[in-house]
Amino acid sequence: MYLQKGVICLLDERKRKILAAVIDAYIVTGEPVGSKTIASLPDIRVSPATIRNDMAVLEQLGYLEQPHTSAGRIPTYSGYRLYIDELMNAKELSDEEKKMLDDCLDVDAPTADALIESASKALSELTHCATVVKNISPKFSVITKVEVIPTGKRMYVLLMITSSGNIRNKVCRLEFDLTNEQMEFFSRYMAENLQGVPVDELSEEIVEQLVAAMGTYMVTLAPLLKGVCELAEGFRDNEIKVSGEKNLLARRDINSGQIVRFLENKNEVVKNMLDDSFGDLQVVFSEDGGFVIENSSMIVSKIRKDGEIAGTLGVIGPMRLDYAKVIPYLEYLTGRITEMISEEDQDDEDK
Amino acid sequence: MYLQKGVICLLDERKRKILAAVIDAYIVTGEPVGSKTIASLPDIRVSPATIRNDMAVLEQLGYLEQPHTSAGRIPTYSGYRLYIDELMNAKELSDEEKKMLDDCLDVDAPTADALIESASKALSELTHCATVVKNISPKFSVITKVEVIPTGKRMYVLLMITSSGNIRNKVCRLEFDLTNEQMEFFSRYMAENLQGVPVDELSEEIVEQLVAAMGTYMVTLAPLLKGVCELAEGFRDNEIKVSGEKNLLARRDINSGQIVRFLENKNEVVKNMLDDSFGDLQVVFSEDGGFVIENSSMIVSKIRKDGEIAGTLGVIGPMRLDYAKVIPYLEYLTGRITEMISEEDQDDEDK
DNA sequence: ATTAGCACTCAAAGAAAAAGAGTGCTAACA
DNA sequence: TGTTAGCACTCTTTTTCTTTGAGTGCTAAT
Repeated sequence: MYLQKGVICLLDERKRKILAAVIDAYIVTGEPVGSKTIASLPDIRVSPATIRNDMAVLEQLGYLEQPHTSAGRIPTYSGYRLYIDELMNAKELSDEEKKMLDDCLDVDAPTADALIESASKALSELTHCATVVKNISPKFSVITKVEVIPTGKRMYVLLMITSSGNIRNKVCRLEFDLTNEQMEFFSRYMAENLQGVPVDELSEEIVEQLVAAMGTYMVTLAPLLKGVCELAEGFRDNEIKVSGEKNLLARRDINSGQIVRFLENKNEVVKNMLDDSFGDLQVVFSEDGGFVIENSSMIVSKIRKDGEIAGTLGVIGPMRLDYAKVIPYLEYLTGRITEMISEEDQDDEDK
Repeated sequence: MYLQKGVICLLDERKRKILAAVIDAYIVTGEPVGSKTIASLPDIRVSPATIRNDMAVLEQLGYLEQPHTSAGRIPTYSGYRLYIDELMNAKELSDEEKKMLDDCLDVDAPTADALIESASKALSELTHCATVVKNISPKFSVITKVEVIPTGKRMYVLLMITSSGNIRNKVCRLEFDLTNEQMEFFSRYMAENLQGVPVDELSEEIVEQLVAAMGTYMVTLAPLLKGVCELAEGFRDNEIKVSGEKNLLARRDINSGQIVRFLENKNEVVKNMLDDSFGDLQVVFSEDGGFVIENSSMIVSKIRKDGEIAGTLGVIGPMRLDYAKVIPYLEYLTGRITEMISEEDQDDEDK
């Protein structure tokens, strides 16, 4: 488009068409694509020789490459990039598809995180890829409740509930049984000091300060506070979840060792790669540094709540992924989720 | 041993030694073992020719086989069986090893299930295999507490605690907010009707009966009871856990597709295979029916509490597993756990 | 600007040959 | 009688060489 104006137009319409056709074919077959194959396509009306000339140009420009002299062409990373940005025709979703995707979403999910995860599961089945979810709700949610429930000799269950509806519990074994007074004090102390505290701000330091300020109760209750701290940590660690890894394992073009290594430190890897400053849709290739799995790409799309990023849903698949199908799916799902978690608020407000 | 008495002794000491040596070598290398290799072993003082003769006999007896005429021998299933039952010299654990294994156990684990799982994790790292845990605590544990905690508009957290110390929670979204009276009724009703009920007996039928008997509260509280039912289901579904699958994925002699298929219905598969009537240690080979992963074996050892089976810990690995190392590890760990969960009881009693 | 024609390249597939590991058998030996 | 050296034989694995075929780049004609 804009290329035709300012810059000398290196890519005329036909070359763009050919590049798109090559990538389309490569995505389907996984084999290098030759000039004959392209020439046989219905809407290409030039001879193989012409296509060869164009492909040579496309190679010089860095969009295609040859595995070896006598093979067809395969896309380079920049080829894919151009394809995704400008060339592919992302199919508009039909009404049936939209309905099908809607049905995948668990409308009864109690929390936004659970809703997103239902989308993740569905998406991994639909695309035969792995999917990744980044729940950044820890950044949003504050502690709404901390409860202690006695459950046996010197055993207590700690329960933490956050504003986003997430719940975690933990069993603490104490040295002594708590008196009613102690339990009441603890509940009150928690309500006064932790209610409203953002989950990811609950550091060990804060806990230590709280412990220090507890006076006579310090000794008995310190272990409980430690438990509270661990609970909060649990929320934070839970940020990134990958599902459908098995879909990747089944593929021959992806090294299973690398998948294992990726899963082992997915948190770090994914965290490094998800750049909040980017647009709402981001496509990362394995060359882009840090991404352990060779020959793969990751497409992520952001979910917003009140304008702020409330989560990320993504697909991890092979480089030769059916972008024209997956990207609309992903965008539709994140769009719907964004709508739904806003609706919810209205729902609550209009009451 | 006993073979030498009643039955004509088909396997003299030397043949047993040779069989053991072949299997030892095969476990290490994974390659067919030839007569030369065995002859070069320090405590074998006969020539390759003699060994060849013996190996031919061992093959006729079904303990060894040849992949093809000009290859060495590999063990058959019966070969492995004999090896495990009689031939291998299971190394006694040294004090350091015992200490190391002790350190792997999470002594602070709040529940027996958590303790067993800590062993499972450690074991999978030590053996570079997958491990499997069957928590049959659902059969043992009864419901000790069901709590409802309001946590926002029409949102309630259900909390279920069992006698074995396991806890699960679930968020329920109701159509209406509950009155204090309703909440109190529910708590009382739960305490009266569910306390002491074994987790795996809480069927939908029982819940329906309870709902029917609730009278005026029926409509409002039915969803909560449904939630309770799902919580109990959660305990049951949680029976079998596999960890360290990645260790198997890394192996070239095990088909990763089969691993995926196994993981998909591990519950069924493992349940079918663990035969409670067996002795405390059980070694299952992939030929033994039902076990989807070819060329693998599973060693399981039972954990007891007051004589009854309270859990199962097992290792899933390749056929050519270092049984002489893994079996003592497994037996020691399950032994220690059995001790520990009994100790705990004394601990509680002497109070 | 496009295309037919053709020589050229290079991976992949196939065929043939060589190497090597291990066996079974026979005959000699203690 | 049990053990062993020797040797021919088998069958996989590795290597080397050849063939095939897809696909290219270039040239000259349209």
